[in-house]
Amino acid sequence: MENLSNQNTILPKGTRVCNCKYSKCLKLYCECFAAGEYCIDCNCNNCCNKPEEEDLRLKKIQTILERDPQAFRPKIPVDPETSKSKAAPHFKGCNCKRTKCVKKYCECYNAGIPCGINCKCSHWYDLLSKNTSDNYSKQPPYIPPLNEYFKFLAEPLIKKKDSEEDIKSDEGSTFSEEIAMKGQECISFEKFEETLYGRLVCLLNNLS
DNA sequence: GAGTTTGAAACT
DNA sequence: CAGTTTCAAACTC
Repeated sequence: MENLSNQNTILPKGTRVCNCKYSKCLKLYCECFAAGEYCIDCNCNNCCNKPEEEDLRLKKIQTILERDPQAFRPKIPVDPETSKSKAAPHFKGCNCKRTKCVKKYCECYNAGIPCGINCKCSHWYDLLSKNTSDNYSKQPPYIPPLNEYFKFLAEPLIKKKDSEEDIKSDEGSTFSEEIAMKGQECISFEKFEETLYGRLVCLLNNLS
């Protein structure tokens, strides 16, 4: 997977090019600053991420480290032998809401690694995230079953899975059973079945 | 190339 | 610590 422009891929020093306009390249929004490098030949405005501004730069670094001592740690574990991102979980994980972790907005996808235990997209994970290690072997293209899409539509009506235990205990159960189990805590299965989404989900579940 | 969308980072 | 704002990159048209 090509990842030539993200901060987690090990790039030779000076080969990053940022385009920061308002951050003076002194916030983690700036790829160069986040990587602990000076801006060199970047397209940034009012850049303070350069040796001439070292005092200010160090102050900012200190402020950021006070807030989060791990702020400058690479987000993806690096293999010391290859100097490339390892296929290990993102340290913080992503928090994608809309892109199903298959666009470069997703830090995991962008780094070429599957979403993992640290990701907060995990409440969608079993239904929505297509950035799974399993799917790496299936791609391209991964086309979700239509039924999965309606599971997504039904999701707001059903209490979300709260823990890994819930997810484990659901393995092997049918989606109708899942709805029934979770419905006890939120809305009854009968009530859910009455909704438009519910009818569609049940219909499709029977067909698939 | 301009405008929009997205999610991390920063802020309140 | 949850909600909101800012920001730069990714994406679309």
